[in-house]
Amino acid sequence: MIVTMAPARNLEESDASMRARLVESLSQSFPGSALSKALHGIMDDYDSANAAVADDSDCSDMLSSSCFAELRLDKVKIEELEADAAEDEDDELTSLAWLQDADLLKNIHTEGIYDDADEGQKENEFGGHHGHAHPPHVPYNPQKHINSKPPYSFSCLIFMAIEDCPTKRLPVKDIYNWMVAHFPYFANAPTGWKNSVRHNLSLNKCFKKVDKDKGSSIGKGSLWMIDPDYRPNLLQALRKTPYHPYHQLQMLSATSPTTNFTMLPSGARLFPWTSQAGSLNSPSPHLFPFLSKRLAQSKFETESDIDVANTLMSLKRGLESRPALKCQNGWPRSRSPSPPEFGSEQDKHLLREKHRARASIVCTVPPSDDHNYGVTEGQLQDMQDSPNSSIDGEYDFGRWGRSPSDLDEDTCSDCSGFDDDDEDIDEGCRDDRRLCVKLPHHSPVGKRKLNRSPVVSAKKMRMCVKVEDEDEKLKIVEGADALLNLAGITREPSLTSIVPLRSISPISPTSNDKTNNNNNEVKSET
DNA sequence: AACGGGGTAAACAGCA
DNA sequence: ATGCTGTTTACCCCGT
Repeated sequence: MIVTMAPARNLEESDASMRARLVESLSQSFPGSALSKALHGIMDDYDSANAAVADDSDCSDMLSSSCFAELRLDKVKIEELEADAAEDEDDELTSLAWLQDADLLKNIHTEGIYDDADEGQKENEFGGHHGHAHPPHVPYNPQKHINSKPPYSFSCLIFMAIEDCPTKRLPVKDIYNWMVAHFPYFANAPTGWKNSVRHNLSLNKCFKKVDKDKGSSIGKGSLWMIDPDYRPNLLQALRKTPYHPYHQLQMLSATSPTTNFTMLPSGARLFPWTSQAGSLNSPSPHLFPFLSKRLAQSKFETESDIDVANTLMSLKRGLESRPALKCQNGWPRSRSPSPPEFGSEQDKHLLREKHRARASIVCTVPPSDDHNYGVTEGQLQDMQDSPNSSIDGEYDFGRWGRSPSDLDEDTCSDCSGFDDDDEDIDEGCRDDRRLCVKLPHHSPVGKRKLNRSPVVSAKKMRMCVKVEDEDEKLKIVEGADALLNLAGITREPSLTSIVPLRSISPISPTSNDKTNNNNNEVKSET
């Protein structure tokens, strides 16, 4: 039975039991992990007579060892945000209605999480046949449900693989290996999944091929990395996935008595954050061992927060005072010698800010409201001098583990030191970096003939959006507002939008893949 | 019903 | 020659 609308008292009870179930579920999925300990700590805190101000420092400490800290909010900022939002939310704190609205409870059942004892039965019932999708109401354990297709899209899987690599760039083969190591399902899956991975890498703009120098020899193929400007979208997509711990934690925190969310003037809600939730933005160290370690060393991602806030501030100023940008239809993406000029440096900066703001907007809506992690053309950018939105700076460029068990342990002096501009990797080192997982090779057998006209790679071109209509600017300002609120930045009156804001709409993928881009390009060529 | 996202299969070129 | 990688197209399924 799904938790549904109920009187307030019953809601409270359901709320508590649901939290308990989620904690239990997560603990089972990641036994002994810092995440598990922290969750129980939180539950203890919660049960201890609703302390006036929950001191979550212990939880923070434990959870700070998990990744995605960059999405965490500084506790101080959260408190400010709470204060700001308090006026709007009083009546809604005790209600789960917004969760219903956001559809976040759709996978929570009062029947509880089944345990290992009946897991086999359930497995047969729901995922017994290889390749079946994982049943929606069963917590997914990649090591247990080896016959169930992981409930993550290929994009998310690739993202996780690359993010889990210290160098944040992987050859496709290592992506295969990571997937096999972390999701044993793929070890015995039909080999088409590799094709899907490659297909995704090529088609999805979120992934960027690192051109290798002629001098470098990393074997066949190129390294793949996450396009920093699309990273928020991938994070959003990852958070959306039903069984990512972060997803469950969001639900957990959302039902906490300290839950609060910011009401936008439009009535749209920002995703709720609590002081607990702030520290709970933590996915599994199991999936991100390297990130877990690295981020445990940094208390907060304040720099990136401030950076985003600053740029959004300037964005708001700019968009509220400037006429629409005019720009050309497109320019070659990164590593091109120079993009065509479309205006002053200020215009370029503005466009970047606009893009970043829109990329960030997706983080402010409930995951279930956003079904696109692709981006609009408005999220285009020039890659040349775009500030790095990822946490590269946090990283040692050490060696990725040679096996799943030592992914985060040793570093390789041969590999260390190559960065965004240095793609050279010693051949021997490269070979050594690879996991020893051999999979059957899939050979194409079909004889389909394609009558293809020569086309220039879509990845070579990016379309520049025209910021011509007021709606577009409005959306951007809304997004800036939303993120500023989320970051706990108080708006100055002078910056307050004059016009009534409408609800934030998730990014719409007008041109969501490279194929579409390619089509645009072909059209523009003709 | 239309549309878009995601997955899969396949063809093919290029490279090691 | 072979296998791997990368790109592209086509099709299907599913949810909205």
